[in-house]
Amino acid sequence: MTMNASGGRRRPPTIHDVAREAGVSRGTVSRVLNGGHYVSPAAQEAVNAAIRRTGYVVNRHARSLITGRSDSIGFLLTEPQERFFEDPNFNVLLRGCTQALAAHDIPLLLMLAGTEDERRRLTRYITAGHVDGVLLVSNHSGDPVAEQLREAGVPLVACGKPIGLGSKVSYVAADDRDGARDMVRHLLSLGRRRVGMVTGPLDTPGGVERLAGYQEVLAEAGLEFDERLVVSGDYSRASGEAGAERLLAQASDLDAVFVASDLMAQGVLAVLQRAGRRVPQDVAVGGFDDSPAALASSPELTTIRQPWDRISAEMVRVLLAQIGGEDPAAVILPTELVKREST
Amino acid sequence: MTMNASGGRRRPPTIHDVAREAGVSRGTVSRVLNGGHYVSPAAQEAVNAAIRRTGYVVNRHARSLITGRSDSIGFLLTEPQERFFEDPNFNVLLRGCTQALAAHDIPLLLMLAGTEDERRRLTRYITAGHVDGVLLVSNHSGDPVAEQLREAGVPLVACGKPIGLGSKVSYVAADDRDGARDMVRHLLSLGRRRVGMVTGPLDTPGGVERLAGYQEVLAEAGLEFDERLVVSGDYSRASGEAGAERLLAQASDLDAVFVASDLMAQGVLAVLQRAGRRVPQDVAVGGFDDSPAALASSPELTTIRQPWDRISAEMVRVLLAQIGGEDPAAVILPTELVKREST
DNA sequence: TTCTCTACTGTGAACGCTCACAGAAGCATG
DNA sequence: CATGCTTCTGTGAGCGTTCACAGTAGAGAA
Repeated sequence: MTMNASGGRRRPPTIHDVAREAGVSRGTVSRVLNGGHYVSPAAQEAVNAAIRRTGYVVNRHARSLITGRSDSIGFLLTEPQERFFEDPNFNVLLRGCTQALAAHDIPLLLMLAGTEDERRRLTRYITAGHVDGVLLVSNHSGDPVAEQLREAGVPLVACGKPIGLGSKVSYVAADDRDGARDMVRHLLSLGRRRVGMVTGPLDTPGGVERLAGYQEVLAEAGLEFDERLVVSGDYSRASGEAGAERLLAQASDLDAVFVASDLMAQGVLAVLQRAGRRVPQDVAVGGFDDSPAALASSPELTTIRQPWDRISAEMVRVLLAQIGGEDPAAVILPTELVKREST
Repeated sequence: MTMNASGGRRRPPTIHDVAREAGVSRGTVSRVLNGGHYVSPAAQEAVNAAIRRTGYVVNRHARSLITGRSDSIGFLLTEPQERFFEDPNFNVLLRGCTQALAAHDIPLLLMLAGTEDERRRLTRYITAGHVDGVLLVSNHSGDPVAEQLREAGVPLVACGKPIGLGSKVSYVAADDRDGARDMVRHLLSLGRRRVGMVTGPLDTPGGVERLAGYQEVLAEAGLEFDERLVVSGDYSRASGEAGAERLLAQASDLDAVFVASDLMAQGVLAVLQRAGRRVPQDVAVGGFDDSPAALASSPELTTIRQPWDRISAEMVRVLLAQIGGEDPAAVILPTELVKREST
């Protein structure tokens, strides 16, 4: 039983204590702390030793007060939270961002803006300068929070291309169009010629891009665009089922379907099998996301994997660069075709 | 195009600006900000109006510098992260804590201590006083981080009963023992008399408590404890399969199994079905956790639901109370039996 | 010698807030 | 009329840093 085990928190050592211990001035200690320029090797060493001996840790509040930086970053989710927290990709993203920031000794503040109240509160918090920048997860077209932050000049990096925010906002996204191209090329390479598509919502960039990739490859291959082969969904399983039913009605001769999400693809599989079509023999099915749904389906889904681990790392890199004064940037990362049983 | 859309962040108004605007002194503004005691209604109103007009938001760094509080809380995960981020219960917990803290205007810092380096870094960060308290997710017996934090007198609330940390650490946990009792009573109420169990790891409180509940109910019912009916696992699906095989070999006459996790229960179901036992007709199976695995199994698992939403709320409540000077507390919350197809 | 330049070090001020204290005003009590 | 009490208000100090500036010491050039 030591004395301080009884709950009392001792006042931690300050830069003053370190200076005294090392026999130098506050200024010198501060310089060592901030990169060690214009400090003699001897002083450098003395200060480092004193820091080790005293267990000194910089008081970030005092530092922030004068620098105006907070040395912390907000991770802001403005979408309904349930959907995202259940999404394993979101979890990879959150974890990746936290770790990438940790490497720079920057804490991540988790900000959930579900209700209007919380949105207001967090907007004020952020624009008051309590974080240096924001990692934004939002698919709202014209998200008011994002818009306000942009206006206030808060460094911002979105996950996925934001709609209607002009070019002032950085973003990191997977190459939806190229992923779609890969998948459709794959389906064509299997000899399929009547390739249908269930798109995502066409007011999201992902939805638009995936459709564009599909159309491009068909055009490349000299196949005429048949609008009966294309129906739209909203990424949900139910909309996949509805889409598949419409496709079967409009174009019953189809021999492949590219579905813009794995969840919808599950619905498509169910409808096709109910209709007596064998997958992949009669109809090949390709999904998008490489979500757990892809592995849980039977047959297991061929799908497009988005590089979520790299996305988080890039988001952090771009945000820190922007805080450092660089211009907003857009980063598009390549996707990967994962072949499984459904094609 | 407004001027400040071009990226320049204006210096935010300070307490000084508010005081001037309201025609009072800094002290009065500060008093209004901190509860409004000893402030005349007139001054109160003038200050609030000035705050609204100027868009003032308190500078937390300046406040923290003098109060010694940081008004922020760390959410610390010292376990391997993959396992937890994939666990939907963990997500509910993280979300719940964030929201409960948001209601008090307290930001949550996400801290992932996967490697030894990160553990050291975060320990220093926390003990330096950069957070007022820590919400801890850790099942390590004798977690060194938790031990150090406790020694340093950092307010700490663990999720689940921590092992080997003495009574100085608060915790919030589901009533594992009572949950187990409910499940075993339920199995007995179905007329089953040869009830087996696959336990969790017996170096965790959860593992021990669930086994204890099982034994208690059997004793109550006047059934003799048969050690051949009990095997241990580690919560993984694979260990559930292994456990079921051992059970079938040791006690092939069993007519029910209580499995200490849903994931293990999935393994048990698979083995039972492979061995030609019908569930629930021949053998009833009960799980624990109410994870998605419970719904994904066929038949769907009867299981014990832990109140994760309440756990997060209680963790925050207890932590804030402790920061406010109250003694460490242990909170045990009731579980719920969810009946499905497997019993 | 004197001046300039570079490498380094110490010092006071300031960041924006809270806290302790002093004091004023109003009212009741001796 | 003094005294005490309560309610309210303003002021100065200080929290632990960084930053700008002034200053020192030594080397090299004029």
